[in-house]
Amino acid sequence: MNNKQELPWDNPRFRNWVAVARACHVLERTLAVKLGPLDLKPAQLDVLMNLYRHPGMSQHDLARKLLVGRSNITMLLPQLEARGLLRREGDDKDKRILRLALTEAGEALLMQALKVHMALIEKAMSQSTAEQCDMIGDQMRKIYEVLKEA
Amino acid sequence: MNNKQELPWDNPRFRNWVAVARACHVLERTLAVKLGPLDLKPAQLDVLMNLYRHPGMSQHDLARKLLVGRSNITMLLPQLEARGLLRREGDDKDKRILRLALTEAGEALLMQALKVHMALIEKAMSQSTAEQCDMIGDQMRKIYEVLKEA
DNA sequence: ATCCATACGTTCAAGCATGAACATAATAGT
DNA sequence: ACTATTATGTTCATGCTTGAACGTATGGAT
Repeated sequence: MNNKQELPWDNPRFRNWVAVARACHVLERTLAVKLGPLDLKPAQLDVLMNLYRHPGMSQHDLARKLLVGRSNITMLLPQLEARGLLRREGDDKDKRILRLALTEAGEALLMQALKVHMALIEKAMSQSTAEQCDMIGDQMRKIYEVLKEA
Repeated sequence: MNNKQELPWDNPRFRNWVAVARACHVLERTLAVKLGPLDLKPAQLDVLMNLYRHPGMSQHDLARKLLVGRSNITMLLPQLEARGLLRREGDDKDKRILRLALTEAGEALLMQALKVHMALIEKAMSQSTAEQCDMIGDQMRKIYEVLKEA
């Protein structure tokens, strides 16, 4: 059974990545629960966050930012628009494009949701030093770059 | 606008966690694509991996390991069982429990899938030193512990 | 022995995400 | 000007995940 040494569980990179995936998974689930009172899903919060930072972006841009299909955005936005959280306005120059922006209500709800999100992340990451935290962020950004075009 | 300083994007922990989530997301999506030829989804691979390491575990145990609902397991297993990848046998002592184990075919397919998974993780983590990688794993395990019971 | 509480697995309806196929608008090549 | 290609957004069928409600089995209390 010498191929046991080849098994992923003996490989530090594998074991450590599994830990990353598990941590992500629980944080996402926990966030979903804590956002319940605001009637917001994590995916919807991601939308609001991106529109806050990049007002006027198109649905296509938003989909790429969120690493999600365009059709997903199409399914997601009408709910938020109906709740008066965002606006969709056609571009003057290019009639294919819908430009997105938060409303006042959307911004207000976002601020509430961010408190929840922020508190959760603080709780999770409070055990790491600032240096460790930054190093983790740096490595993860590298991973993203490596896999993005793969 | 002095509340700008309170915004999460100025907080290193927040920004770095976003990077973690994004890296997780792309790796998961990439894995799904690369597993396509084997006709396996990431969730199914997780099942096979856990059964390999913990043969004889119950569906309830499996659900807890995978951080998913019990009903999810119920929906997931029949497909794999029909493909002859695993067995479900009732426990002798406790007739409520179904004990799970991989078949030969299941183990063989798992080994193929692990090659794919392992290659992807190697590619992603190859830019980190062993020390960085271990540190990341340690921090993530802490996060999991903190959030598990929350 | 009987009843009550708990645990394991299943069923079902609902909500999300996906990818292919489509419709429309813009752009480039001729 | 005309056609072909590309880009943006939508529709639709499919599959995955969830949570609540259910049925059955176990164990403990009286």
